[in-house]
Amino acid sequence: MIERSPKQFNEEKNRLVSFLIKERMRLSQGRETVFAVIMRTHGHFTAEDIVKACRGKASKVSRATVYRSLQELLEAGIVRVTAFGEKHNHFEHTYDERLHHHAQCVRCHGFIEFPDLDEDERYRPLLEKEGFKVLGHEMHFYGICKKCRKKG
Amino acid sequence: MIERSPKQFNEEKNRLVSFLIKERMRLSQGRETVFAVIMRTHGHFTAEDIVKACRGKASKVSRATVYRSLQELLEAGIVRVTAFGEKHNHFEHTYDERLHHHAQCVRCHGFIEFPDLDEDERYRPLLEKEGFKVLGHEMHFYGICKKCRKKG
DNA sequence: CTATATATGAGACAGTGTATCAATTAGCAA
DNA sequence: TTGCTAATTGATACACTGTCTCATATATAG
Repeated sequence: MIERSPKQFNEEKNRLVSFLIKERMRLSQGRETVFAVIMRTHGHFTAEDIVKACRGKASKVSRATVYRSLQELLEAGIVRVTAFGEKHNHFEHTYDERLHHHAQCVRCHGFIEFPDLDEDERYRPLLEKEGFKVLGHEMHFYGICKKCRKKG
Repeated sequence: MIERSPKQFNEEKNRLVSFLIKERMRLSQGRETVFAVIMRTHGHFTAEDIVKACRGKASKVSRATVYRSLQELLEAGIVRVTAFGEKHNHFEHTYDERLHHHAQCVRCHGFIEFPDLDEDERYRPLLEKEGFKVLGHEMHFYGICKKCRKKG
């Protein structure tokens, strides 16, 4: 299993701890385990992926806790939500990858990734004026992917 | 119940029929009923909304058919998918409203709408080069909405 | 060390979307 | 009109995801 560099690990952990302190939450065993598992996960993952990955662990973590922790990691800015639309819940790390977007197929729900063209900043002030705290965004295209088009 | 103008109704119906012919599909009773129900629906709606609305009808339509028809209407370009993330399936009409985007709260999953600032066209060629047929897009922001921020 | 607010796990639960397959129906051709 | 054939349908069972409850366990402040 590929590990993150200790530097990255610590940076993200600090981010989590700051968030927890700010929110008056505790660095509990469950949260810590989920965090560790997340940090060993690459690419896109779902909540269920993490649930499964937590099963083999010495310190097991329940489904409920995984879901709760993921929500927190999302709000802490450590993971972001991507590629909505299917059965929900796709996550990926916010760092170590260039910001990119997803174009999702409405048939197979697969998606392709494409880089950010840096055009979105115009929207933010508009949203923040509404009291909406932006955690992230993505330009989400949907359509039919190459493979599904071939299938007819 | 507010009805669409006959003009809009016919335009959309033609669009559907063209799609069906192209795909060698039939204008069956189920599809026609779902289409009619959709056309009397305004704003955002979910698949289940349509399932319910189809129950009272003279010609009932099963859940399975509603889901199948919605998928087709999506591909025909009559409805678009919006505000992903929760338990999936939010739709709205593609016409009669300005193109807009959604900023969704990661806590309550509510969303606010905001107008399109017309910046997305740069992405399309990129996607179409990949063989991805773009049906639509939305700039999807996620974050914490005003109400949830207040709740702490 | 103790008190107490926070976090946890187990399991029940509801909602959403999918798969199957026998029965029905639309469209077409004679 | 009739009959043929492929497309469509409905009923049902199903899997999956995420939420909720609440008794128990645990982290942290003092």
